[in-house]
Order: sequence, then C-alpha cells, then structure tokens
Amino acid sequence: MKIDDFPEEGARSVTTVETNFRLLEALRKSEGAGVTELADELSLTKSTVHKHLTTLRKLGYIVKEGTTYRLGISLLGLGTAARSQLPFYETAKEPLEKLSDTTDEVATLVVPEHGYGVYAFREGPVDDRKTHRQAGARIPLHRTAGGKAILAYTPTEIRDRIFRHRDVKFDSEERDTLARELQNIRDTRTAYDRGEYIDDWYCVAVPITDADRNAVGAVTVSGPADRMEGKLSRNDIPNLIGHTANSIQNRLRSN
Amino acid sequence: MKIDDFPEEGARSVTTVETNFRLLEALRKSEGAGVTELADELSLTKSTVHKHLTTLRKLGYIVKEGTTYRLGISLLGLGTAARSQLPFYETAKEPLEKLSDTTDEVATLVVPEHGYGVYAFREGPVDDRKTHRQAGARIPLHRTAGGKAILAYTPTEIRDRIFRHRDVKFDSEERDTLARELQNIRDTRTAYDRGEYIDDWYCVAVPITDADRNAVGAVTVSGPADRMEGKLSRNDIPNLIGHTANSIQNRLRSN
DNA sequence: GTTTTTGTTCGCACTTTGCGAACGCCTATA
DNA sequence: TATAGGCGTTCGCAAAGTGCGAACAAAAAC
Repeated sequence: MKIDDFPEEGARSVTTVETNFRLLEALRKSEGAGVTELADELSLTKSTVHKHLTTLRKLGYIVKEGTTYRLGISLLGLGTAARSQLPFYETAKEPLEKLSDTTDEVATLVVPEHGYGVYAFREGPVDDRKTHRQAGARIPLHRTAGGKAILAYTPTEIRDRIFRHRDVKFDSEERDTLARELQNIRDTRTAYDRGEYIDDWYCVAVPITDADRNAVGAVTVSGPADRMEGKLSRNDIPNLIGHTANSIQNRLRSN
Repeated sequence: MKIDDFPEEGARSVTTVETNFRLLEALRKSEGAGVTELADELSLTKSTVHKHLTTLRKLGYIVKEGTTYRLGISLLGLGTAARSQLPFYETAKEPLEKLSDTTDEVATLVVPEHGYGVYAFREGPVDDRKTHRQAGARIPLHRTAGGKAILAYTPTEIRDRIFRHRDVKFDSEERDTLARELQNIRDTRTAYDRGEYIDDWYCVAVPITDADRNAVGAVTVSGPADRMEGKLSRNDIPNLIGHTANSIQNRLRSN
C-alpha cells in the first residue's frame, strides 16, 4: 500500500509548494547558497527566490548567515517524527547498532516508500557528508541490495507499477535476469549488490516481511568492495544480518 | 548570527508555503490523520487540504495509507543534510554516544537556532515517541539547561532580541535571577534544569563556545529527577559532560 | 575609482490558490 | 435491506497572492 503510493497523473497540485521544495532540495545539495545562485539553478527570478527563502526563514526551517542560506536543524523534527511512527523503528535501532559494531561496517534499515528505498536508519564507521548516503536518502529499488530484498517480497503487479512510475525500462533479458535474481533472494533470503549502484561499494541485505510475506523493509550491511569481499568469503555477514532482520521481524509480528 | 536570525516583521512571505507547513506540523503531532480532521484543525476547507496533501504526496514527502496521511521517511533527508553541515556534528556524535553510555542517561547536543534550542542529536535509554523530545525538536532557551548554557555565552543585546521575538517577558526580579544564574554558569561552566521545563526531569549542560567565546551549542545529560539526584550527588556527571563538551570544542577550534 | 555582482524592495499582471457545492463511497444504525 | 451520516474526492470560479521585471542599494572585484 505504501510502497506504490502515487497520486494519479494530472492530479491537481499546488505549484507554489513544489517550487518551495525545489528550493529546499537545492539547499540540501549545496550546503549553503545565495539568492542568485539558487535563482539561476532553478530558473526563477531572484525576487521569487528571496520571498520563498524569507518565508522559510520566518518559519524557522532555514537559516541565514551573512548572505548565504542553509537548511535549519529544525527540519530534523519532521523526519524524526515520521521515523518514530514506523511500527518497528524503536525495536530496530539497537540491533542495528550492534550489527554495525560487530561487522565494523555500515548497517542500515531501508524502508519502501513511493517506489524508492529510503534509509530510515544508517549507522557505521563512515563519516558521510554525502547527502545521498544519509538517513532519509532515496535509493533505487532495482539496483541496490536493500531494494532487491524488498522487491523480492513485493507482488508482481505492484513491482510493475513502480517501474512504470520510476521510468525504469528493461529489455526482456534484463527482465529475466531480475526475475531469476529475485527468485534466488526468496530462496536464500539474502540479496547482494556488488558495485551495481556505487562503484567499489558492496552491500548485503535481508528483507523484513509482515505476516502476509510482504516486504516492509530490509536490513543491510555495506562497505568498500575489497574489505567486504574478504568478510563475505568468511560467510558470517549474511547470517548476522539475518539474525538482526529476524529479531526485528519477530517483534513486529508479535504486536 | 545564527541564533538571532529573524526576518524583519512585515517582510513579504508566501502564505501558501506557510499553510503547507502548518499541515506538515499537524501531521507531525497527530501521527496519521485524515482530510476532514486536518481541515477542521487548521480551519481550512477539505478541498484545500486535499490539494496540498496530494502535492506533498506527489513530491514523496508524505504517504497515504488507506485514507490516512502520514509524514514520509524521506523528510529525514532534509534534516540529516542540515545536521551534517554543522561544523562539529561528525566529531560530536561518538563522544555523545559514549557519554550516554557511561551515564546511562539521555545525552543531547543542543544548537541555537532563531531563538530556540534545537536538538541536533539525542541518544539514550528512553524510547521516546514524543515529538518534543526527538532530534529536531525546539526547546525554550531560558528554561532549559542546554538553553541557559547557551544564553550564558551570548551577548546581552542578542539575548534581549531573542526574548523580544519569542515574547518572553521578565519582571525585574526574574531578570536579576536569570542574570545571576548566567553569571554562575560562566563561573562553573555548568547549567542546571531541575524540573523547570519538564516536571520531574532534571538536566545538566555544558556549553560549547567558539574562539570568540560565543556559544555554538551545548552538551546535556538528562533523566528522571530522583535518579539524576542520586547521580549528581556523586558529582561525576558534570565532569563527564565537561570532558565531552571540551573535546568537541577543541576539535572545532583547531580547524 | 569604476564596474560588476550581489541581495533586497516594490508595484502590477496574470496565474493559482482556496473556496463552496456537489458527488460517490463506505460504515453504522435502524 | 434501507437510510442517514461520515468520509475523501472532484470541479468551476472569484478573489487572492504568486512570481515577474525593473529599480535600488550594498558589497566585492577589477
């Protein structure tokens, strides 16, 4: 229900709000920007950008330092509220921290949300200022370990709807390969990404499913290709992830 | 600069954006709500609310399950991006986790932002679904330990500007009491909140200051009054916090 | 000292918001 | 099974407010 929640095309929407969020996303990427810079980037006039920024500043969601604008820490409040409403977040947090500790790699909790995977939690030995790796970042479902773990436990028609919406095209060969891979994931409960999504970055994932065997999330461990290669050959990682995922899943289902 | 960043009164702003964020804040508090409920709460028509929700859904920031709308995990991305742009967040995280571990209480990093304190980080043994205690939540500066630690290292004229903006009124006695307390904080580098802000909840804080001796944040430890009372009498907590704050401060200043 | 680039303000045309009313669906109750 | 009241959704339209452009101010670059 949640994973493929898209409004119908042509549904009426508020363009002013869209503009506003384009601004926020621009600020997210640029870590501090001025009015002209943002206006150029988004093809808006300076006055429009200025008015929007002033509004956000008044609301306390962005901050102005000298002549540059930045996202405000207050924005975290919306995200953490969303996260705490996840039925399994509080129980997942500790096991994930432990998982990251024992593997000494990055552990994440991925959750499906309108056709993407979204990191609900991310913890590990990597100081990461890259926004696309932080909690809240969106990742493609069909090219990541966590995403594929989720897709493997998602009904076909929903899967197709997602691909259609996200404009993911497969030729028939790619389609077969994916189908085989998903079957394999269902057999082993383990999904892999060997540098598919980010070069030299390996990731292993185990799905979390609800009582109907539909994916509600995935637990992942990821790290640099060479280091992960070694750890994987010792074959302990998938089991550790599996235990973490299972304990979260059990506590979820016993509610 | 950041702490008292307010747009001039009467500055032009975009009312549509304000409405949209009122909606998001309503969703934040209600953990899932329907169109009618939100329309009533915000005194808007159902059609207006519906259009805004559809827009946010299209952008992927909220999610519709059946007939209720919830905040989406994607919102986390904006907040984590803001946080990672803090010059001392990455270095502060680990010491704070350790502080929470050794004290076995909640440890936080509070940062000043337009007249409030904002939790940039919060970690501890309390499963907290209350939004006003999560990372990103805003707390009053003059009634909390973290806030007072920050105020103690903020120039008087900025302090007054904040109080004016946040509509905090003091009679002359209260003003004197606060002044004495802030002086005491400067002498000891330690601020206390003994149930002032939340009943039966004690908090201890140490400021983080920049090279000009202006506050850029505060490290706090907090917990239930009785338990904290005991721990404080053994007098180890303020020192632990102090060490954590100092190590963050040193690394910040050596950049 | 001059030129360029930046942020900010203002008034206005036109896009768009937000409203109200109507519709259809589902649930509760008789 | 009928019916009433609740809900979310759709639509057209008037009023409102967005977004533009031009002009100004202030700072930075040359």
